[in-house]
Formats: sequence, C-alpha cells, structure tokens
Amino acid sequence: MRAVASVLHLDLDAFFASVEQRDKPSLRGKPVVVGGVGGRGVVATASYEARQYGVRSAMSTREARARCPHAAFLSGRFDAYRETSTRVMELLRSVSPLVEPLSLDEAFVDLAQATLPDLEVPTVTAYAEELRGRVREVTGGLTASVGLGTSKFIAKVASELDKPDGLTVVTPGTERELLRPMQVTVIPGVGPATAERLRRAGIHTVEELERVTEDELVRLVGRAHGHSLFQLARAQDDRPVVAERETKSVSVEGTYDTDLTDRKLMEGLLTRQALGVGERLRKHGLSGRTVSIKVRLHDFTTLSRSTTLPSPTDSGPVIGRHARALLADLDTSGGVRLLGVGVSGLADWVQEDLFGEVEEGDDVPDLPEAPRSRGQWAPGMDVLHAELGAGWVWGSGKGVVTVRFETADTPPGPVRSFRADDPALSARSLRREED
DNA sequence: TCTGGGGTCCTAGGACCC
DNA sequence: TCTGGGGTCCTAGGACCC
Repeated sequence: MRAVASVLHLDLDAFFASVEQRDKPSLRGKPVVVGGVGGRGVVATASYEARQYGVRSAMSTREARARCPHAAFLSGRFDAYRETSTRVMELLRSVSPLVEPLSLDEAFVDLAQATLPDLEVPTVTAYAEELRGRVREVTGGLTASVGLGTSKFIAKVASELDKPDGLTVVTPGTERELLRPMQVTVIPGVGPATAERLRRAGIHTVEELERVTEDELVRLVGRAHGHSLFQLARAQDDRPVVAERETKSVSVEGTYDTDLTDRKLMEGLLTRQALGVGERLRKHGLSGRTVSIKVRLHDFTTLSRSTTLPSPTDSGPVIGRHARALLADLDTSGGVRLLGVGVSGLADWVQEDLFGEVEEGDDVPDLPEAPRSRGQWAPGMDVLHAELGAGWVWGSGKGVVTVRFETADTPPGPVRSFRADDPALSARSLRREED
C-alpha cells in the first residue's frame, strides 16, 4: 500500500450495451441486453435501462426476457467491442506506460509512472476527471467510472462507489474505515462459496473479518486464500500494476441448446474446437504440452481430463486426436451440455514444422531448443521437439535426426536415427513407420 | 428448459527423484 | 522391521473474475 492515491481503476459503464447504443441510435434510452440469445444463454451486459427491471450480468437470458420482455436482446459484436477497447487502452497507455487491462472494459493505471507534478489528492482527482472526458472523446461518447486509491484493491472498490459515470478518490489513510461496514464480498476472491463459509462462521462484514486471526482464516478457507483475506481485510495490498501478463492457456468451449448423446457428433465438435485452439495458438506464436477437454454433463457436473505430451504442439489435428482419446474414457450416456478443448503448459517459442523444412538433401534445420522438462527427455539426446503426425521427432546433432514414436495410445517406441538426407526421412515414410 | 465463455489461481494426492 | 523428507511434475476438481 502506497502513501498516495496513485493507482487508478477505470471501468467502462455497461460496456457492450453502451457500444450497441452508441452505434444504433434507436437503442438509446432503451433497455438493451447483450449475451447469449440461445436457449442456454446468459446475460453478459445489461444497459442501465434494463437493470431497472432487475436484469443482471450472469442471469440466464430466459430470466432476463421474463423480467424485461421489451428489451433488445443482442448476441454481441465482439470486433466492435475490441476496437473500442483498444482505443481506450491506447489512451491509458499514453497517460502511463504501466497499464494493466483486466478485460475489454477495465484496466488499472499506475499514475506513479505518469507525468504528474505530484500525486496529491487534488492533482490526481483533476487528472482523472480530465481522463474521463478523453475516454468519452475517443469512444464516441461512452462513459467510464474511475476509482483512485493507494492500492489496486482500493482503486477497484472506489470505482464501484459512484457508478455510472462517476469518480471516487479514497483519501490515503481512510481505507480501513471505508471497508469496515462493507460486506466481505467486496474483497476480490470472495465469491459465493467463500462468503457462505465465512457467514457460517458469523463473518459478514469486513469489520468482523478484521477480528479473525490469520490462523483461523487459513483453517476456514485454505492457506493462500486465508492469508490474502487477512491482508485485504486490513487494506494491505502491495500487488503491483503489471503491464504484460503471459498467456497460460488457450481454450474453446461451447454449450449446446440440447444435450448431446451422439459420440460421433461429440468427436466432430471436439475436432472443430481443437482446430480453433490450434489456430489461435499459431496466431500468437504459442504451443503447449498439455491438452485438456472439459465435459459438462446433463446434470451440470463438470469433468475434465488432460494429457501431457512429450513436446509442445500448436497443431489442431494433433490437439483434436488427443481430445478425442480423452473423451473416449468418459461415460457421456446421460447427455452432454458443454464440450471444450484447451491447451496449457505453453511455451513461447514457435513450433517449427519439420515436414515443411526437411526436403530431400536438405540439412536438418536449426531448430530452437525446446523448454527442458526434467525426466521427459531421452537421456543422451540433444533436446528438441518437432511434432510429427501422431508421434514425435527427437532431434540430435546436425545432419542426424533421431526419431522416437510415442503417442497417447502406444508406449514409447525404440529410438532410431536417420541421416538428414536419408530418403526414409520424409513425412510420408515416417507416417508409414508409425502405422 | 435454471446456470456462457475465456481465463487465472489454488488444493490435494500420487509418482518420481535425490 | 519399519517406513524420511523435500521438491517437482502431473491430474482432477473447484472457486473466482469479467
């Protein structure tokens, strides 16, 4: 926690719905609901007009329709949202290099990295007010709520206090008295499950939470969570504003209007999702070793299965093959409402395509070193990677390629070496070997 | 006919290594 | 005859966030 209120949190008001109202004048002043419009959709954003009827984010679209039948229900135009968001983030980055986007419509800005004469309350207040005006300009009239405080936690709480189109600065030193009367759910990380546990322990407000020892909190909600709860209850928050965050996983999932029972259809859907995951991995120059599937059954129980490959992949067909194999082990006879595929354990080097690189007579291309993972690599081999159909190529020194087939279905085969110009070393012949 | 999609982080147990 | 301890990796599930 800082001595000055130099952390800014900005939140675009009812963002998706506001973009729709901006672009379609006929929607202005009217209830607008953006979200899933199918039978199992939920509300992503409701305009303030729709909120008057009790429509809320995460509510099922069915219920939203019941509460506000005359609202405009829209499935959303994410390209437009992304474009508007980019303009806002660029504006923020022109203010301070330290901008941490939390989503399309929210970001932290570290004003300690901005060029301000000082960080006293009157100065940052005037600056934030000016910034809100500039947001309105670059977005074509969208409003933002802004909070300023001595930490991320306080800035975020502050931005909630005067919504929409408001600005709140929490004066340094007044944080704890601000928090004390609030419900524990104001603390990030306290959702329904944690709130219920605390409630059963007689803890409803931050003030009550403050009186609980750290050991007791750890007993109630676990080590990491208990520790952070203890700190945040006292407004102790030293989390820095972080501009760049590495992607940890990439996934695609879908909920279907009617439960799926046909395995062939499920496999086809998983395959299509896997191709989407591969495409996005390649677009971002990523590849990953762990392929996961997610299956939500008719009764909403959610299963996940994963497998870790010896080497990273960004190939849709490979991801799809592993995804289908993972599905094969699950009983889906009762029907499936959601299927998903993801890849995690991401490496930030770009997967080379050995098929595309190695032609007859070509030298083995220099490939980047794979991330080492102890115990994964055959001893004595130079480490590399390159995915090959259903198996893997392990490369060694220049001019020689070492191949070992190892798939989800078969135990590791023998290690075999080929000269780089060996005609056997073509995509097709290697595929035959695999068979 | 309740309950999205894309993420992050944590926990807990077992395998395995030293 | 009794039975380490720490560290890392992997898997499955759950809570949470926007």
